Amino acid sequence: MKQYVSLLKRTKLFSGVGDNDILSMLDCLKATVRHYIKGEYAFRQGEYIHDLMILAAGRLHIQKEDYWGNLNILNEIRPGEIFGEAYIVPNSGTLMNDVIAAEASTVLFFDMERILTVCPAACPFHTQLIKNMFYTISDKNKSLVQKISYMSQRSTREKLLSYLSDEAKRQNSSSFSIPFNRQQLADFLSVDRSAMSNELCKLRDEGMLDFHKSEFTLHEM
Amino acid sequence: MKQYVSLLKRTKLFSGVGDNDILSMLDCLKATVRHYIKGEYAFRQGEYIHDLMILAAGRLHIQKEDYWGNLNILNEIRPGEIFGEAYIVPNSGTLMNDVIAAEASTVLFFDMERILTVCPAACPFHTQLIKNMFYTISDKNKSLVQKISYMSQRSTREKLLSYLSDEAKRQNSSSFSIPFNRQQLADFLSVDRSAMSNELCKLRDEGMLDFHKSEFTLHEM
DNA sequence: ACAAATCCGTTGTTTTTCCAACAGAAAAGG
DNA sequence: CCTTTTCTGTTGGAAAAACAACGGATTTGT
Repeated sequence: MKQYVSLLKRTKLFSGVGDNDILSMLDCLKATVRHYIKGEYAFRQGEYIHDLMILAAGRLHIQKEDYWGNLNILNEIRPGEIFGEAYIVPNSGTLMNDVIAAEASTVLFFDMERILTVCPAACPFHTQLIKNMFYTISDKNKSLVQKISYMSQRSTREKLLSYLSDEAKRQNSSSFSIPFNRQQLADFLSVDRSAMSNELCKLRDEGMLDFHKSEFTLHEM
Repeated sequence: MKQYVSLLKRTKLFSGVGDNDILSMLDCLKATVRHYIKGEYAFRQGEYIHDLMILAAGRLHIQKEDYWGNLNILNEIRPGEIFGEAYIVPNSGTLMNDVIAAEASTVLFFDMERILTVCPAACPFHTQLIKNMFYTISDKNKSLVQKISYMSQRSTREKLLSYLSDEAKRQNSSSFSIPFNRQQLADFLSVDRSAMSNELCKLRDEGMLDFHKSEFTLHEM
């Protein structure tokens, strides 16, 4: 577990907690580790979830395939983000989506019950952990709302622009790289890939932006 | 405050907490109340949020108007649900959306800091509250993901069917009423109202469903 | 290094949505 | 009760997206 401490101390969930405290908390929370290779399913629709997971490294996609085989990437999990938190609620049923490793990934599992039940004697940082967890979930919540705001744009062009400009703002630079290939970006925005590709090239020809694979640069107009 | 106890005890946030304990907790959390008339803005984009809010009665819409004046209902808040939780994170900036009362509403405000900081001596039910709060947020998270799954459907027809069938499942009946008028439903699903109205009538003519104002009945095919 | 698979841009056709406009029905307000 | 406003369905034309198909470039795997 020791090897993950340096990773974890940079996550929102453990921010403000010292190295030694993280280590003892991992023990207190009965943390376990699993590795996934690229393309491997971490969870499938219909499974029961018992733990809170945090992505230590790699990239996960929360996705859903509907009756007609259309694939939709509902959300992307980046290192330091948690997932599974919605299924900890008692009687919340089974997982509604698939979780797949977009690249080789390392996932830490925590006993949820132990996070929420305070043990002041054993863990002086437990209160901090609870706050952090709350912050982390709130951030996730916010990112879901953001995704909704991209998707609520009516045209593919507007969806692209709202996503790309947000991403530029998030990465604090007009040049940035996105964690999607074209098909994944299309799935994320719920549009057709070829139409989106077309629109991207139009935007480039109009001088709004430039791109090279997954590297984008937005231009002032 | 006493008058809200019977309401609150039925909410997820206070479930499992006795009447007297709720009352003392409201005091501990420095709860305050505000009423909004139909159409009134509870918050506007750009404001700072300091409290966690819970909707005691009525109905709120989280909505966003873009540069071009398109209105999008990002989410609907029903009684017992919380909101504002994403803006409690330190340095999370200002509210990105408007919050408007879709009908006369009553909102309770709680001091967020006091919720997350455990006071075992004063409030024996504080641990329970933290759990409940976590559950509540998780539920909200889930409903956001659900909304994303509606919006990710490619056609207006599929958006309608996925939303309506989920709503039927949620209300546990093939006959149910939805909390939207046509324009609001169109905004919620991010489609054009007239096209959606058209599609609804087609679905009715094909025998898939019936409706009367906001009352819908889905038919087996 | 080579074969296979994937990724990406491009194009033309079909389908769907958007938009504007209107009229009847229903609701709200005085 | 009457007027005004909102709500809903309906339409036709304009615009956009979806879809299918293809070739070249790149990547992957062996």
